Amino acid sequence: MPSRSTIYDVAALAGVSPRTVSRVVNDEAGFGEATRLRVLDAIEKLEYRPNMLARALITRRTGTIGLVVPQMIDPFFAELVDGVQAAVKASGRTTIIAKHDDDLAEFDSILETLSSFAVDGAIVYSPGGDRATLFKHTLRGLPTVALGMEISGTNLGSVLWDITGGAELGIEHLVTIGCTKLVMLSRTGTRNSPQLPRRETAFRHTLQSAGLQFSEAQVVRKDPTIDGGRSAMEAVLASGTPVDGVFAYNDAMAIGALQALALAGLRVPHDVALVGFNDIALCSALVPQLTSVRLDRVGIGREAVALLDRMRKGSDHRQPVFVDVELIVRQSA
Amino acid sequence: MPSRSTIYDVAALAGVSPRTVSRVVNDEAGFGEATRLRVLDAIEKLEYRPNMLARALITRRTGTIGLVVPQMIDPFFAELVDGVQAAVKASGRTTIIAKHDDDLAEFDSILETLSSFAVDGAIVYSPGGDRATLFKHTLRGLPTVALGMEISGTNLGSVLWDITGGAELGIEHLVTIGCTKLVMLSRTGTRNSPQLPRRETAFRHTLQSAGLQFSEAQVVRKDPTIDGGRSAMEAVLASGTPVDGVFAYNDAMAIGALQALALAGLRVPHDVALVGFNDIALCSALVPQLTSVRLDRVGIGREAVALLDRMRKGSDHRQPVFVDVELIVRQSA
DNA sequence: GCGGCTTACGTCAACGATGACGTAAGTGGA
DNA sequence: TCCACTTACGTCATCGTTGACGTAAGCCGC
Repeated sequence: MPSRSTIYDVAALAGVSPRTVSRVVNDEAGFGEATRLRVLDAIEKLEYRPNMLARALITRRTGTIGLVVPQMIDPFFAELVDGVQAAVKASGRTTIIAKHDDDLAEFDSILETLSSFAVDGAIVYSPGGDRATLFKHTLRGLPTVALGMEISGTNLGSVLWDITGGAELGIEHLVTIGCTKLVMLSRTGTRNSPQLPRRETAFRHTLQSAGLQFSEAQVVRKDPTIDGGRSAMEAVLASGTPVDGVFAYNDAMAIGALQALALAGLRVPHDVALVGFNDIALCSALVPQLTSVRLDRVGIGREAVALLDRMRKGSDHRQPVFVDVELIVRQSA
Repeated sequence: MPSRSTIYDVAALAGVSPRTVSRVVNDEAGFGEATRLRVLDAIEKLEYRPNMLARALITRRTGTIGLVVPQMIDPFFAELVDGVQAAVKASGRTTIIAKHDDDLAEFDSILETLSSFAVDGAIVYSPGGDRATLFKHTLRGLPTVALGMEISGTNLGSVLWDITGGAELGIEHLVTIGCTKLVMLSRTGTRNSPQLPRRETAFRHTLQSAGLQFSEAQVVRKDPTIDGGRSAMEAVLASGTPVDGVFAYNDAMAIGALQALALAGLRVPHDVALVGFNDIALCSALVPQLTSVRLDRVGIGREAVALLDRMRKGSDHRQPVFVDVELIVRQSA
C-alpha cells in the first residue's frame, strides 16, 4: 500500500533527525550543505510531501484562502472568482472556493469548515447581506473580507465598488450621446437591500441634474435575469412610454432588453441606446456589443488579499477599500 | 483573545475526560444521559467546534470532497459544479472547489493541496486530458473520479457521458424535421483530443445512414466560443455552401451562429434550423430558444459521488459509469 | 588554554483530536 | 454468592509536524 511517506521516513533514509528534515523543507537556517543534499535526495526518492494537516495543526497557517460566493452560474460571480483567484495566486497561496446558493445555513457551515481547516483568511460575498454569521466567525478568529458590503470589526474588513458612481457614468453617457427619453430596467426583490436603491437613486438624480423629466413610469422592475429584462423591456414598449435610452440593472437584463428591442424591430443603438452593468464577458460577444459599467475584478481580488494581509499583521484596518468602476463604451450606446 | 475552545476546555467544564466529550460529539456509545447533557451544555457555553485538522490527522477523513474544474466562466462548468455539489451535499459532505485554468502545474498543486488536506475524494475534470498527474496522485492514495474522460486504475474511476450518442440525437433530429443540407460548426484545437473527433464522426455517420451527402466542406472549425461560432457561420454563408440545418460543437458556438444568421437576415428555424450541445441555462433564455443536447449534470455528480464511495469501500470498480444524454427540443430546431 | 560565540544538529513537548485498551461499578443468571 | 457480562467511563499512545530548548564540536581572540 503506497501510503504517503512521512518526515520520519525521510529522516531515517537521510540519517538525520526529523527536526533537521523539517528545517531543510522549510528552509530554516542551521544545517550543512552535505546534509541538505542528503535530505533532498531522500525526499525525492520517497516522494515525500509534508502533511498540511499536521503542519497547520501547530502553525495555524495553511497558505490557503477561502473564497465564498453565492453561485457561479451568473458570470459576474464566475469572473469575480477569477479575479480573486488571480490575486491569491499572485500572493503565493492557494484558493479554496465554496458556494452557498444564498442559503444562510449553508453559508454558516462553509465558514465553519473553512475555519476548522485553518484557512489563512476568507473572502466572502455573503448571502442576502448577512452580517450576523460573519461577525460570529470573525469573533472566533477567522480573518475575513466581505465583498460588496460595508462592514467592519475585529478581523473583518470590506472591499466595495462604487455602484452609485458607476450608475451615474452609464446614465450620463446615455445623456451625452443625446438620449432624452430614458428608462431604467431595475430589479425586484429586497434581499440585497443596501444595493438595490443605489442605481435607482443615481438614475433619478442624474436625470434631474441633466434637466430631464423623471417619473416613476420610467422605472420598471423585474427579475434580474435575461427573461426579466426582456419582459421589462416589452412592458415599457407596450406601455407606450417613449424611449430612446435604457439603463439596465445588470447585463442579463440588458441582454433581455436587446432581445425585446430586436423583436420589436427597433435598432440598437440607432433607435434605442442601451447600457448594462457589471460588464460580464458576454457583453463583447453580443451583436451589437453591449456598453456596460465595468468593475475591476482583479483589483477587487488584489485589494481583498492585501486587506487580509494587513489584518493579519494586526493593523486595525476599519476603513472599507474602494475599487474603481469604469464605463466600457461599445456599440449599444 | 477569543480563540477557539478545545475538547479539553469542554471536558474541564463538564467534569469529564476529553475522551468522553469526544464520544458525545461523535455520538459513539458509552456515556450516560446525564453526562451527555452536561457535555452538550458545556459545548454550547464554550461554543466548542471540533478542530477538523486534529480530527483528520488521526482519522484520515474530513467529510469533504474536492471538485476540480478547468474554469467556471463557461456555464457548462458552472452548472457541472452545481450538479456535483448537489450530490455531495446529498451525501452529507461538503464540497471544496478549485479551478486550474487548464494549467497542468496548477492542477498538480491543487491535487497536492487537496490530498494533504485529506479530502475524502476528488472529482476532477482534468486539463487537456491529462492522465499522468491523475495517476501520480491516486497512487499516493487520493481516491479520484475523472469526469468526461475514460481512465481507470487503483483509486481511480471515471464518469462519462455519451457524446457520440448525444451528437447523433441532435443530428438525427435535424434530419427528422426535414433538413437535408447540414453543416457542422466544430472546434479547432486538439487538447481534448479524445473528445474532439467524436461529434464529427457522429456527424459523418449520421448523414451517411440518412442517405445524405457528406463532404469536408460541411465541417467548419473555429474556437469553441460565441465569436468562433459567429465567424464559422459567417464563413459557411460566405462560401455559398447550401445550409438548412446546423449542428454546433457547443452552445456558445450555436449562439454565435444565431447571431450570424440574424445578421444575414435568415430566420431560425424557418430558414435554418440549429442545434447546440450541453444545454447551458442560457439556451432557454435566447430568442429563439435553442434546441440542445443535455447532459444530466446532477446525475453526473451523483454517479461520481457513488463511485467514490464504492472505491473507498474497496470494491475494485474499474468500469466507467455512463450518464444519460438527451435532446431538449425547443424553438431553434 | 580558556571563555564566549556560532554552527549544526538532536531531544522533547505540544497542537487537538481519536484508537486501543483498561477498569470500577452495576446487573443478571445459575 | 460468585462469575460473566455490560455500562460508563478514564488512561495512554498516536497522527505528522514544528516550537522551544539543549548541546557537542569548532573557531576565534587574547
